[in-house]
Amino acid sequence: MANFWKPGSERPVTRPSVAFRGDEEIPLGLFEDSSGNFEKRRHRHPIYKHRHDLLYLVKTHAVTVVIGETGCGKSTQLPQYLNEAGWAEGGRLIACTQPRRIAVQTVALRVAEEMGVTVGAEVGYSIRFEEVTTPGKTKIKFLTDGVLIREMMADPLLSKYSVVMVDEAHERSVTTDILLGLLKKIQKRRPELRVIIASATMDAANVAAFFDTSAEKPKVSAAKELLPDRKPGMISVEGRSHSVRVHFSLEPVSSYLLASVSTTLSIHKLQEPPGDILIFLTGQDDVDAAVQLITTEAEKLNQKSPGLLVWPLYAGLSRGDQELIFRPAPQGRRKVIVSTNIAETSVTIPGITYVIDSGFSKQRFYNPLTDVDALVVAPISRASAEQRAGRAGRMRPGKCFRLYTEDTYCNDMKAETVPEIQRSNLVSTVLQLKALGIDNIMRFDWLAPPSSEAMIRALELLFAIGVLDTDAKLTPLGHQVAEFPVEPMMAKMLLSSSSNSCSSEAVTIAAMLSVQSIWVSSKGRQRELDDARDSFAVVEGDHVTYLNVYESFLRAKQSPQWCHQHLINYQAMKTVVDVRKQLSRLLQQLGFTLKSCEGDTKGILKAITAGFFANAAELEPSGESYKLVRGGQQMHIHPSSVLFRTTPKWVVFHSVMVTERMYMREVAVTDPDWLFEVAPHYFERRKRRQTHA
DNA sequence: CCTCCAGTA
Repeated sequence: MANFWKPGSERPVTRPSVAFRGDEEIPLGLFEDSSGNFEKRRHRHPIYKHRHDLLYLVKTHAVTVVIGETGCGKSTQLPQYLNEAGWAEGGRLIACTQPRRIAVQTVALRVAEEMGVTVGAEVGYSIRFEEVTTPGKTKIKFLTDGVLIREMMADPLLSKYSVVMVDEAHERSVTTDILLGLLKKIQKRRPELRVIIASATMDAANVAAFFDTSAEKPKVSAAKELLPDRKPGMISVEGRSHSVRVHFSLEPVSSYLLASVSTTLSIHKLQEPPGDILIFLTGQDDVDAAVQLITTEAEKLNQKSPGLLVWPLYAGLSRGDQELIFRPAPQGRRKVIVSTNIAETSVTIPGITYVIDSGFSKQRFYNPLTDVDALVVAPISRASAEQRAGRAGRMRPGKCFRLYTEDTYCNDMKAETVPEIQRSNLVSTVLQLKALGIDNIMRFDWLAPPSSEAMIRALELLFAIGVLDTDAKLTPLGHQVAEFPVEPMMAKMLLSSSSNSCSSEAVTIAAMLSVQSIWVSSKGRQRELDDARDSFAVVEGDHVTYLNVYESFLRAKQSPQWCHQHLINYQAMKTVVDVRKQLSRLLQQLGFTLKSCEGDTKGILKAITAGFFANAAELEPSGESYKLVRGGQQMHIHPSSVLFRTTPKWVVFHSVMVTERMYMREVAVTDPDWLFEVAPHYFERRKRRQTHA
């Protein structure tokens, strides 16, 4: 164990090495103390130094790329400087986007506090279900990038805004990529609009190249000296993070799970200086197993030492369990957090000094040939590895132990993670762009173009469900479908439900399926959970079972105790109530009245079929598996489905999951007659193709 | 016959 780490391979995490204006070194020692002023100084100082450069770049360039590590103040200080410099005068707003709701709220609160105003006045924010702004008064508006894209449907040129700052652009979420493409398009019509792209890594150079339109002829004529420079300005700002020494494994490890356990114990046994440990593994199973192993091994090894305090962290945990990790460890004890990728960006834990990085995460890959999403354990990129390492240096200098060799790091790992848009099903994305008036999807200026196969699959499906016509233009139904913040097939189900007089039930089902899971985390109590689910189960399948759960929840007066009793996640149910309200309102705005079928489940199944007919599967003669109508793949009903043991002849499903087999999750009973009825064209065509084959 | 990285309108 003592020689586990290759001593020669220790090296500090690299920082961006591009030269920028006014760049100066800040001695790390300046941030070592933790006196009362610590917070204020470390947030204000780094970006303040660049204030004049930043404002100059924004004034003279259409696009400014700001590279800065976490905590440099780019998200909180820069909007204030823009405001002070007059960018919000004349009734125009400064928009600042974040990829996550929690980040929007946090940053808005901080900025409002620093400016000494209440949130919702000069500084406001807008996220789903929460609009906290005052029209006419709000000058700086924080919002998720998804909300800004929604706003563009009503105001395609974002004419309210003088500046749009897109934060965390390096994460390259689908919405960030779409937003950046759209902003580039808007700037052709509105050269005065300023775009600021804030990113933590050097991939920002690619983004800058994407926005460099200096070689193109401007679309809008204006005196040359009035137009901003169309070559993006770039600036780098220091963060407040400390140096992290990185240690690579000397040999490849055979099991990252066991290696992470032994590394944790070594840190503990070798009496490394105090500081908590964060371990990155891939999934809930790994995390729970590691927590178990570390706890028992630590007890065995050292009865008299105060020992380790081990907590799991993953999205499926209840809010209460997630909060445990933020509690400081008692004096003399070391906290160990075993986490999935959630701790890489979404959750920041104070006090971490050691990071153990397995080098893997679960990543989603969409295969356009089979039209199936798979979740696979895959090596992370070097950018992810640096991000994970950086988590050790937020409070003081730290160490990162990588469970892979330096050779693997340098030669086998990709520099950047493949952008999500190139790993995704594009059905929703294509519809969104169509709704924004972008007719030629293939020629859209993508930051990273998805494969043409993936785009064709999306167009095919949108055509099949009647959202696009033969010219790939939005149909009237398509315009309605685009109004809903749910997947197109789900929106189609909602819109079909009124003709079956079950729109009230349909919005409930859509809301229930839009949350991650309504069940509490069930590790070690699988039987209990199965029983809880079975008590709501009906022969029609999972959708109607969910309906049953929701109606029971209402009958129980939305009681948290009732949820606890039935192993239902109360927070998830609160979200369901909100989503349901929003979807109902949208349906009513389109002129539909919310009607209930009063227990006639046939109407509900027909509405589900009308939305999801492209996900129809037929039981094979063996009676053991299903055959997907579209594509012909062999499928199985997932064991979590209430239909797992009943095997109806025909089913439609909401999603597929691939492990060793292809599993259909959220399955509903259907009927071949209904399939022909809701999509005669689609099934006629399939039938002909099968006879010819 | 047994599964769920992370977000979001």
